[in-house]
Amino acid sequence: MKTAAADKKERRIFEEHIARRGYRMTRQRAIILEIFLKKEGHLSPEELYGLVRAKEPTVGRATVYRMLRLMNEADLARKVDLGDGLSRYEHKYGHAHHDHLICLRCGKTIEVVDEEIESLQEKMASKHGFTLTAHEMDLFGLCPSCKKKEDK
Amino acid sequence: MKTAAADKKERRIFEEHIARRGYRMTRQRAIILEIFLKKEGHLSPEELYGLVRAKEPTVGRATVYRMLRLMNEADLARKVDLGDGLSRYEHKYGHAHHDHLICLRCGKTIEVVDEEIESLQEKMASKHGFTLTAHEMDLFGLCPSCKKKEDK
DNA sequence: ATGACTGCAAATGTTTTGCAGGTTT
DNA sequence: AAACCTGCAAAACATTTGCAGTCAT
Repeated sequence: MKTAAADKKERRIFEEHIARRGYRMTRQRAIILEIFLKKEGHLSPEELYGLVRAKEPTVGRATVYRMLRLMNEADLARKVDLGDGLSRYEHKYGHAHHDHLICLRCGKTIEVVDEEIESLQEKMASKHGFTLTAHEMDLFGLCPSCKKKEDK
Repeated sequence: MKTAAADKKERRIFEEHIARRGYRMTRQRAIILEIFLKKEGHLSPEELYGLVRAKEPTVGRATVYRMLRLMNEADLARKVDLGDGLSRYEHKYGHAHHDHLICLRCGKTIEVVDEEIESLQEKMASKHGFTLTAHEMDLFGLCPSCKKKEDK
C-alpha cells in the first residue's frame, strides 16, 4: 500500500539525488516521478509515456527515457525483465529485495521473498568464490485462476 | 564437455522436429546448427551470425534468426537474459535446469544448480497456488579474479 | 549569463517481414 | 506444381543522441 507520505519521501530522495549531481528539478520530471510513484507494478517505458501523455501531452518520449535513467540512478526504479520482451521498471525504494511469480497466461505478477532461498544463493555464490551484488529470480507458470481454466 | 556423439543426437532431434512440421533440412540450417552446438556458452544472434559468416559468408542474418526460433521450438536452444542488454541463447538439450552466476566486470558466467533452491521455489510457488513451468535465476556479482583486482 | 533541460527528429541497434528467385519433394 | 527456403532490403520496434530553443539557478 502506497501512501502520500511515502511518495513525498521518494520525491525528496530524487531531489537530493539530482541536487548532488548539479541537475535540476523541472515540471516534466515532477510529473513523470509522480505518475511513476503512483503506479505500482511493472511499467514499460511506453506505458509510462502513455500515462504521462494523458496528463501532459507535450512531454516527449525521450524525456521519459531520460527520467527512467535518473530514477534508476537514484535507486527509485529498477529495471527488470519479465520475459515478455519489453523492458520494465518497478519501484525500488522500500522494495529492497524480491523475486517474481509470473503467470504466463494472464501476466499477473506476484512479488515474493524467501529468506532461505536468499541465503542459499549467497552460499552457492561463495562456493564459487563469487561476491554477489544483485540477483534476479523469476518463476514462470500459471496462476490459480488460469490453472483452473486450463483444466477445463 | 561436448562430444561428437551428443551433437549427432541433437542434430537428430532437430531433424525430427522439422520433419514433424513439414519443414526441410537445408545446407544453411545444418551449418548454423553445427556451429551453435559446437559453441558452448551464451551466444547472441550477432555472435552466431559472425561465426556462421566466417564459415559461410553467404548466409543471411535473417536465416540465423529464423534458425534460432526453430532451435528454440525444438528445445535445443533457450533464450536467456544475462543483463547485458543483448538476447542470448544457450544449449537446452541435456542442460535441463540451471541458474547463472554472472561476473559484472568480466562477463564470465558459471552454470549452477542447487536442488534445495529448486524445491524451495516449488514450495513458494505452490504456497501462492502457482503451477511452475519454468524459471530463471541469475546471480550477479564479482568472480574471484575480478574481486581480487577490485581489492587492490 | 550559464549550463541544464526540453521536444523533436534523426540515428542506432535489434529483430521481423515482404518479396523475388531458388530448391526440395 | 506446390510448398518451403534463401538472401536481401525494407519495415518495425525500442532506445539513444544531436540540436536549436527554453528554462532554472
